[in-house]
Amino acid sequence: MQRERKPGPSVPETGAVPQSDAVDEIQHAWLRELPGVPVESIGVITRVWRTAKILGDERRRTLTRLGIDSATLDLLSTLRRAGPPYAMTPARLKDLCLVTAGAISQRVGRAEAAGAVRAVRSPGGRTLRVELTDAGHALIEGSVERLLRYEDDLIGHLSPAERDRLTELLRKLLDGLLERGHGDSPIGPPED
Amino acid sequence: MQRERKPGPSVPETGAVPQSDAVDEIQHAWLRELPGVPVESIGVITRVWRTAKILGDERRRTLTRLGIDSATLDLLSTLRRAGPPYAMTPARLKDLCLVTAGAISQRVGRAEAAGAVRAVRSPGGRTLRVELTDAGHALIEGSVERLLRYEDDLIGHLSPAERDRLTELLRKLLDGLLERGHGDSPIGPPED
DNA sequence: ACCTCCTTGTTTAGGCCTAAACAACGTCGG
DNA sequence: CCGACGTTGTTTAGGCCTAAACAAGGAGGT
Repeated sequence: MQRERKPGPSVPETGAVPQSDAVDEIQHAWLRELPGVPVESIGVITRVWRTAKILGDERRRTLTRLGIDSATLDLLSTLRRAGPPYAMTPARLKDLCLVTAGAISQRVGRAEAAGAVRAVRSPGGRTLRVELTDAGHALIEGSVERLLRYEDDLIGHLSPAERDRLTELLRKLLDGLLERGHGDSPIGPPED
Repeated sequence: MQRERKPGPSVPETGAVPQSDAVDEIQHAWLRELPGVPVESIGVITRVWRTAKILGDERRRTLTRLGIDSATLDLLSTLRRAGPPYAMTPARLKDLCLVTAGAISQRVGRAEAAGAVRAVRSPGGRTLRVELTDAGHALIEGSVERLLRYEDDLIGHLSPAERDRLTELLRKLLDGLLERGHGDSPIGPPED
């Protein structure tokens, strides 16, 4: 019983051996070319990667239409969802955004030039404080809402149960990677 | 030895319980700040992203030690696992590597300068043919083997059953994204 | 106070990528 | 035979990022 890729949802049973996709081919190719090396991780890692790439490309195009870029969205989102007073230091932003301090400096510089944030010296002139401006508020709220609705639709082909299961597995994978990799900065220090 | 945590405020009980992680917090934050917008996708998409980022950072550092970069690894891997004669056109490489034609031109240029590949004109001077050199062979084989062993270890905290389940869910997610997004180039043209 | 060490932020150099403009070559239909 | 087209590759401009060198400002021990 062979089937083609047809428009209608074919019968969803029979362990419908998911005909090998591009990633399976990569895995089989290495198994054939380099016998002996463990290729199992490819099934997970390469798929995570490609999925992230596609979602990223998709997001980039969507954001371009909305007049904002991925990096700025990340910065403004972090400030916005923190709730009032919608401000924090570059150091904290670095921990939450998962990028280097240099990247934060650049992001803030661009966002400031765009009028979305304002960088001010705290009393005494010590630590820096990056805060969302009214324009930044308007920009991020509209973008996030549209983006979330769009992305919710993007993964709409997964059933609620599948999404939950996937969420749990990814949570476990991520948690393990954080503990292992740099068991030093899992999230961030004080977390005040 | 280095400090584990700053002396003073005790750790905010990071139980081994799969309770709320950083991504859950982002999801809850948006739910609180922007009631009404669908936040479910965050559980999957943001986790895929962060997982990809960590795996990417990890891979980048590993490869730096091995003397090769991610982009070159991808290029040489694609040529190597294709099996003899370890050569193909830039157009085919573009489809398999999932990057733009411009990126392929640059990758080939760098790899050629490094002596890992050779770009030759097919008989008649028609299409271009990128082929792995002996040096390229040696480089990619050593790198792939070590990388795969390392990454297999990286996701070692997932049980075989969990990895399989995760693989299947990601396969489905990816498949749906490919059909939807650019229903144009799921894999590649002819596929001869 | 004084000196050392650490944390903050900025800056700079180098890398890789996408998008878009181009240059060349076949392919086809008239 | 010839012009419109689609492909193939390259080049260029612009963006964002990491790593690393720096510049300052505290926090503590002596």
